[in-house]
Amino acid sequence: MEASPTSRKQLTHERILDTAARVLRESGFQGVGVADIMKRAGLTHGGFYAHFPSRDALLAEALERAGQDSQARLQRSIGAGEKDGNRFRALVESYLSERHLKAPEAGCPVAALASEMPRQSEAVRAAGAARTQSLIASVAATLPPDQSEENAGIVAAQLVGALQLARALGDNAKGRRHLARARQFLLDQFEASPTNH
Amino acid sequence: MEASPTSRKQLTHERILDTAARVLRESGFQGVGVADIMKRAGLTHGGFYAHFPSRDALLAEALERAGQDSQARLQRSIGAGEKDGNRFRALVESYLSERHLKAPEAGCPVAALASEMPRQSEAVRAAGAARTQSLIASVAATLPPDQSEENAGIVAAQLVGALQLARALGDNAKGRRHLARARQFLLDQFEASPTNH
DNA sequence: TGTACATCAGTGAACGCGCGTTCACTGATGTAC
DNA sequence: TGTACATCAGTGAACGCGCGTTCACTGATGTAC
Repeated sequence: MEASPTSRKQLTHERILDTAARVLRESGFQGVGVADIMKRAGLTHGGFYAHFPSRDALLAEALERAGQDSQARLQRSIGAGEKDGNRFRALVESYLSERHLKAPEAGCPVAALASEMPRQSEAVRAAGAARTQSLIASVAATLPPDQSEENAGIVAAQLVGALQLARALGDNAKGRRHLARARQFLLDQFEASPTNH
Repeated sequence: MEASPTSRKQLTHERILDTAARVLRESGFQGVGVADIMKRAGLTHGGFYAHFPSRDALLAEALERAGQDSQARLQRSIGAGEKDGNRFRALVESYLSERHLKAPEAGCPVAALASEMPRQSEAVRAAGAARTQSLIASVAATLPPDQSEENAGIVAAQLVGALQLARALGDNAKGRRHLARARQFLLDQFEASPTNH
């Protein structure tokens, strides 16, 4: 019988996946190398194929994992905004934070990888499309009640576009100013009138 | 004396560059291979280094070329909107067109490559930042007169984000619907009241 | 106008290297009795 | 509780391949006289 529902092999599998999910967002799809990931996970490259049928399968799984990871972080930030009754503000300020700007490896994979997605394999593109829809759904669930859910896609596009342009402008005053303006715009445009209590 | 101000070598150089500028947008940075580009330009790979000091130098030049090319296309669309006095509408409808959705190789390199830019060499990132600023400047020059130029970065982020999400959602009804909503939002939000005459 | 030579754009073989993938093997963990 | 065997996770060498880069060479174009 196996030692536990999470066997040693499963633990290793998770470790590889977490490693790949970080490297993926930091270095992009082609930055994920089988040997490198295994080494970072404390293993040798030969064992890889006992865990994944191919590098491409790893990419698809790692993208999914990165999405779950970043969504959980985002939900924690939104939850923290609960007490002053402004979940939407918390979403915007978290997604367009300087922290997110500077740490793509722990952030949203859509922002980190969107322009590369159309060039990936079918399996990876499917995971990317699913993650993109999840992001839009998260936004929809956080929009102020007076906003149509139709606007969720617009807001998601603004979040992703603003972060990417800030990163493309460089990690400097220009990027940060761009980010601050986008924050301000989204709050002005979509936030319910503040209910300070 | 050389045959003309644009010598044979210069013509070849341009041909390589145009080829690379297309492939770059279609296949991404790592999709640009020296041998492949030279072959597509009707040459053999050995001659490459008589034109560029390195592959990386080609990437930087090709990115710049792609930007010029797509900006010229965009300006033509904006110019075409001149006659009914709505340059901004022409910009939005061109950038968020289904044509642009489906043909990244002839489109805006910021939309095609933004998430990869932070991972490129210094020279390529500089070209990317410059192109991003040019895009924002183009938007600023096209905003309706009642709009603050401060909004140019916001609109640019929306354009880039909306196109990328549409592409990430797949070349299907979802992507097209997303695109149509983003068009509508930008026109509703930023367009001057129409001056139909 | 014609011939001899120099320049120059492009050719194609070769290099070193990194990568995804395969596979025979090892050592540790678990099972049977 | 102890021993013999089976299973299984991980090892590390090897493979084939594609890529960026170098370089000696070729054939065409242009120059000198």
